[in-house]
Amino acid sequence: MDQLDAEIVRLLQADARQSNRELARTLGVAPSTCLERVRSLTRRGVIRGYHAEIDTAALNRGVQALVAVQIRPLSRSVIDAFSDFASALPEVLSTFVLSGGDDFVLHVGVPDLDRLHMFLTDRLAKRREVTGFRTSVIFKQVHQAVPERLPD
Amino acid sequence: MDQLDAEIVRLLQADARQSNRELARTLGVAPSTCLERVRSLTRRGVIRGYHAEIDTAALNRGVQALVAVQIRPLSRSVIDAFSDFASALPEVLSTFVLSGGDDFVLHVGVPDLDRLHMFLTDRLAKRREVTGFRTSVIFKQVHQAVPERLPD
DNA sequence: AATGAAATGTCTTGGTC
DNA sequence: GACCAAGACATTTCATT
Repeated sequence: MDQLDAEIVRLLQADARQSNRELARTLGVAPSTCLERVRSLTRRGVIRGYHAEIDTAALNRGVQALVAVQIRPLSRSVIDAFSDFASALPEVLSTFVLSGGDDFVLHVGVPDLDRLHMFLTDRLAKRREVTGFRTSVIFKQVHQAVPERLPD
Repeated sequence: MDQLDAEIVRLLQADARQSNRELARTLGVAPSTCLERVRSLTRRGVIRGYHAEIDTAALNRGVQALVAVQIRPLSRSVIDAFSDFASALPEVLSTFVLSGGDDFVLHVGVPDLDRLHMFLTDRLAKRREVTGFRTSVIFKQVHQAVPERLPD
């Protein structure tokens, strides 16, 4: 990860569909050099994929929430099973397994508040290991589009 | 948003760098048709951008946490000011403004636990409007790579 | 709206420094 | 590693249906 690699990563985070030529022009290197760098970054697992960012409303997920979930007992097998269960639910965008706390946090996206309520009562509350949850509707989310590499 | 649009969105979520030709072949339409659809989706704001997914360790953010923050007073101006402040911090990947609750949740990524501690004490605790926060280190995060469109 | 075909531009390889 | 050049391939425009 020299500075050229870091720059490539930054530019592809901002716009994953720019051509290899454009990338090379911006960086002041030959296209073939740039291409080989990108391949190497991909081989090494630094670049994990390329994804289109889609408007949440178009995905019918205009209502989003964070749901902090408590489960018991906190054994490895119960934690793993709940993690798998939650991650497979279509409403769940992201599952955070938290150490230190006793909790999961689920980032949920649904069409409307009705569907949020249905999710909580029909999906979550029915699991025997779930002993409680707190739901916070997301009023606004500000996403950092291009997380920079932090200095050591 | 007919079915062809939905399919395009789904495929570009999974792989934003596939060529327009490949997209068209998969969908069974002409490349020019496919291109025009993608442009229309972009014009309408359905496709908001294309981003490379980068390994968190390579960005020096091997340690991540969710920080639930309480602020007072809960006036519009104080909320907006804190939202702007938090979102501009390099350690903050995402800022959730929560209605219903009285809280923000910050998704934070830092190189190590020392830097997490520094962030909490030097950045957050120094703000006068911050009356408290709870930090949960993220043990694991399972991200849904391709959030499907939910039925109405 | 969708298509085919042509011009324009890009990707990618292999040889060279 | 980085670069150049050239053939293979993709993008994009536009006239047509």
